[in-house]
Parts: sequence; C-alpha cells; structure tokens
Amino acid sequence: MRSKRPSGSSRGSRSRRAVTLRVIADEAGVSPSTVSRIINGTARVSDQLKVAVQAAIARHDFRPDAAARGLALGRTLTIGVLSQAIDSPFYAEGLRGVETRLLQAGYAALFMSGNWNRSDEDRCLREFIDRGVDGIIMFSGCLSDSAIRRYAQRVPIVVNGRSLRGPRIFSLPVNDREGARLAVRHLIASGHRRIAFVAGAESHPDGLERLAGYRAALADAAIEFDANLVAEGNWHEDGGFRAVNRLLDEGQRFTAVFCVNDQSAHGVYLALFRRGLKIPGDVSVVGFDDLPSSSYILPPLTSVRQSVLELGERSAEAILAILAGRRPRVAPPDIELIVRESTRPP
Amino acid sequence: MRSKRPSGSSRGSRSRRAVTLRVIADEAGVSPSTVSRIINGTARVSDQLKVAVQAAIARHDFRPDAAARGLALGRTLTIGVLSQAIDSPFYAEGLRGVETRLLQAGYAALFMSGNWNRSDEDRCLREFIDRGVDGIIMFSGCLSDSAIRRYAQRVPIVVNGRSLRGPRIFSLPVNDREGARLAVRHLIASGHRRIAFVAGAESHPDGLERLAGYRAALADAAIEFDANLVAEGNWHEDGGFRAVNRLLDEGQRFTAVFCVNDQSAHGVYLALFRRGLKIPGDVSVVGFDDLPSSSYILPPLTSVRQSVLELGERSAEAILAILAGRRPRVAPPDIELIVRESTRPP
DNA sequence: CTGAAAGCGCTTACAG
DNA sequence: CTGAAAGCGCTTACAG
Repeated sequence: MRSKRPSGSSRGSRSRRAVTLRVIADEAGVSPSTVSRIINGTARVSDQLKVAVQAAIARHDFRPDAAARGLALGRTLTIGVLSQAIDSPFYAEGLRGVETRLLQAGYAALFMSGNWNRSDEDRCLREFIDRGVDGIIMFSGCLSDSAIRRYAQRVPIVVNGRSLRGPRIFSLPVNDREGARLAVRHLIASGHRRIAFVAGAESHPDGLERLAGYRAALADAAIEFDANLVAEGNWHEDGGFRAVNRLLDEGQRFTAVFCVNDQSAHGVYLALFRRGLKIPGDVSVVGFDDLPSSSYILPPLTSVRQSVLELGERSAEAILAILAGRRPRVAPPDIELIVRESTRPP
Repeated sequence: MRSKRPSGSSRGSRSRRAVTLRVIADEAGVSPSTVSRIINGTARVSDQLKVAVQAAIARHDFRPDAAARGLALGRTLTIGVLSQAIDSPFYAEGLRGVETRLLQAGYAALFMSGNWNRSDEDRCLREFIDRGVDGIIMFSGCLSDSAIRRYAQRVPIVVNGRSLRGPRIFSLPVNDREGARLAVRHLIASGHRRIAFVAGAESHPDGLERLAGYRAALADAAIEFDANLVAEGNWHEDGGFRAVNRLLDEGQRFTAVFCVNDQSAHGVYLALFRRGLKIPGDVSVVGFDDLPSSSYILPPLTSVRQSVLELGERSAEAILAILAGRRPRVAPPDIELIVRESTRPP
C-alpha cells in the first residue's frame, strides 16, 4: 500500500474485462451464442442449459459489456440530455424527470451542459452523436432551428421550450407569453398600474416572449407601456439585484415588479431588502418558473408555474415513443399562476 | 409529414452509421488503418495522404464511433458520477465542477442519482461498470466501505464526503465535525447559550459528525448539552420547518439554531417567519453548505462553507490522476464559516 | 434447440 | 510510411 502502483492494470488503460460471454460459455459448456440468447431471452433454450448458464452468470456476477452490445446492436440505450447547466436550479427538476422516466425504460441519460452558448451546445450534440446515443433531449438553448434539423438527420430529438417541427423532431413548447400575461394580469387585478419588468438577457427568445406577455397584459388593461420600467437582467440573481437597483436609482416609481424568472426575483428580493423596502408591503413581486426554493423564501413568492419535472418526464416519454416507432402523444404541462405572499394590492 | 413514419430507419433501432472509417479510407484511397492513425496522430504519415484523408473527413464531418473505439481501446473516456440526486442543490455545483474538469481532459461524465438509498446506489454502480466507465466519482452515499472496495476491484473510485482507503480508491473527506464546531463556536462567541440543533435523519454519518461538532463546541464553552434542543429533520426544507415548529410547540427556549444544512435552515426560516419571529432579532440561524441561494435569502444566511464546486473539481482531478497512473495530489477544500446577517448577539 | 461464422466500427501489433 | 489481419465483446442470421 506504500509506493505500489494501484493493483490491476497500470497506465490508466483499464484492465480488460475479466469475465466475458466466452468465459461463461466455457464454464457452462455451451457456446457464447447460447449464453447471449439466454441473457436476452431471445430464443427458447432447454432448461438444463439455462440452469447451468445462469449458475455461471450468477457465480461471476456477469453482465454483458454495454459498449460491445451497443456496437453489435446499433443502439446504446442512452439518451443525450442537453441542459444549459447541470447546476442550474431551473433545469434541476427537469433532469430528474428525464432520468426517472428513462430509467424505467432501461435507458440511461447522458447529461451535458450547453452553458447558454451555441458553441458549447454544438460540442455537446456532436459528442452525443459520437457516443451513439439513441436520442437527444434538449432543454431550450441557443441553437438555430436549422442546426437542430441537421442533427436530427442523425438521431431523433425532443426539444422543449421552443416550437419546432420536422422529421425526427418533436417539441414541447413553453407558453411563455401566456404565463407572463397571467402574472401581470394578477398584479393589475389587485390594483397595480406601475409594474416594472426585470427582463432576461436581451436576445433570449423566451425572455422576449415573456416581455410580450407583460405588454399584452398591460394592453388588455389599457395601461400604457413605459419602457423606463423595463430593466435588463441576466436570468440570474445578481442580474435581478442590479436591475432593481438601477430602477430605484433612476427614481422610477412602481408598486410591483414582474421578473422574467424566479432567480431574478430572488435577486430583486435582496435588493429591496437592502433598500429597506418591504415585500409585499411596499412592492409586490412575481416570478416565473416556481423554483422549489421559491416556496421557502420570505415571503413565499408568487410565481408562474409550468412543472419542469413534468416537462422532463414528458420529454423522456416523447423520445421513447419515437424510438419505439410511435408518434409521441404528449403535450407540455399546463401553465398556472401560484399565488403566495409576495403580492397584495398597492 | 402526415402519417409517414419518421424518415430513416424505423422501429427505433437507430440506423447504422452512414460514414465509417472504411468510407473515409475508400474515398481517400488509403486503408482504414491509415485513417485511424491520422485521426489519432499515432504515427507519421506522408503529408499527401494526410491532406486527402483530412479532406474526406471534413467533407463528411466524420468522427469515429465512440463505442467501437471504446471496445478496441478498452476504455471509454467516460467517468460515472454518482450523486444522491441530480436535482439536489447541494450537489449541483459539485457536478458542474466534475463536468468542467473532465471535459478539459476529454472525458465525459455519466451522472446518476443514488436517491439516498443503498439499492439505487448499487444499481448505479453496476450500471457504470456495465457501461465500461473508466472511473467512478461518488458524492457521499450509503454504501458500506466493503461494498465500495468490491466495486473498486473493477474500476478506480474517488469517494468524497467520507474517509476510505484501499487499492484504486481515493477519498476526499469532508470535515463535518470541525465545520459544525466553527458554526456553534461563532454563536457562542456572540453570546448565545441556548442553541438548538436541527439534525438530519438519524442514521446519517455526516449528520452524526455535525452533531458531534455541535456538542464539542458546547463542551469547549462548558455549556451543558441539552438533548431537548436537538430536533430531527431530514436534510430538506420541510424537515427543518417541522423541526423548529416542534421545538417551539414544546416550549423549548433558545436564541439560536444551528442547522445540519442550508436546506434545513431555509425551512427554519419559513417556520420562524410563520410564528412571527425575526431573524436575527429573535433567533439567530446558522446553516451548513453555503448553498448559492443562501446568500440571497433574507436575511442572507451565515453558513459553513466547504466549496462543493472545488470538491467536484478535485474529485475529477483525482480520478484523472489515477487513470494516468499517478497518485492523486489533492486535498479536500478548506472549511470556513461565512458570516452573514442571520446571526447576532441574543 | 444450438453452434460456427460473420459482422458491428474501431485500433494496433505485425509485416513489409 | 502503409496495409492486411486479428481482436475488442457482443448479437444474429444461417445452417443444422
């Protein structure tokens, strides 16, 4: 245990599998083909052989090599799952939903992070394809429609958070606009007229849709849109924090703020707290996404919810359906407003 | 686009790769061996051939099949990464740290969730091995030492959050006890004597260590341990929420509460808020883990921090070192107390 | 029912 | 420098 090298092979090149089909076959006195058939239940085999083979398998705790199997079969029972960041609280539940459903079907998920930029997303998708995944699930992302279509020539893709159709493509769009509208309508209904909007990064399509929903709700109530009340954030806490500070520094007056997502809202909370403003006493706040943590912040946050857990589950179901040659029969989860304690009349 | 099947292969069995080494070779007028050598830079090849081959590769956007390569090479450039839940905010940054570092080395991470139970963890590790991962990184978990040692016979393992040695095993322990001690010492230093402890689930070793640290700090200050001030939680928000309610319902008196982790603390926040108790005015709160969200909750939470991001990065470095035949030269990140606004003298 | 053979797509000694 | 051949560990027509 001193200066000895780790036992087994050296130089990292993992020791070859000790026990293979061949070993089991020899030990049970049959051919590898038979062992394979028994393992896969792919042909009827006499009970006698079956027993002998199963004993040998058990003895060695043998399970076939997935790479070899994948090579022979032309499929790997692996689905590539692209999210923007493995550590983003927004995608977290979605990834879990995917993992759970895929597991039930005997598939594994290969998760990778696109980091909100096209080149990383490209890298991930290529990696997925190189690794021979049977399908891909993408959570939003910056790739162009045509890029996605190109990848879909190689392997079926489920995209969520956008609307896209094409061969081997299935999409589960998120109704950003309607969600935003719900949120702002709620604020207006309780009497707010000066409603600020903490936006995402400028170019992001989801953010634009949410902005559109905000404007639509204002228009519904014949409230004039005031561009001064829109402050750009970055979808993260620090962006929300700075956005509200900017608004306040500019002397903008507002009694409520609608945030492009909950993470931004969390930053808004801190900014208001620092200024000594009470939520909802002085300012009402509404978020979007309903993160798990949003029901534990103080006060619990009113937020637009479209279950990301379900979105993940349904994405998995969709890709499995495609792989089974069926047409996916799933729709995006419903969108709703969860009213908590961060909103009240002005 | 109507009732047509998705174009390409049917029945899910993914179409065979259209372009292989063979295709490139034919097109460039060389043998597959040569193409392989050029791709891998594994032998010097005349410039002329190289150019022709590279052109063909570019033309088809060819990249070798990872499964086939893995089979031939005996390694897959994949590391299995077991966390307890892909959507747990605690592991999130650690997973990212792993992903980033592995990517730099050309490896991919296969993430799976152990769900805080032995049988799922077993399933994951077996799956990793079946899939021929080159190494495994485990974040805490319930598996026995001997079980881990058994898996390590097949493949090198880095475990963090526990201390374990053996061939092909490297561990990055977390100093739970010392961390807890720091936290409680801080409370005592600012004058608290009645300090409650919101524990994790009973059996969990990390939780026990943190309890031990809590008791040690009390002992250091000659404060008698009062079992009534310890309330069991479950490492999650709802457990912390209930634990504090229980304490309050029992009429226990305390001026501060130390929580086994930040998620519990978030639940404690909500419980105190519901009772109309102010933090830190009425009760000081300290957490453990310093989740990203803890600097945005109100008031920002004082917490014990051992960077999970770094833990992840170092785990990746450790496994890469082992695979390279080197002895890992990494230590767990330092542990420290981040003092924010949730604590003050009673 | 069962085995020998070919093949999945790559890599790498082994010979020129 | 380059190619033919064998092999990685499995599966599956193809013949009995």
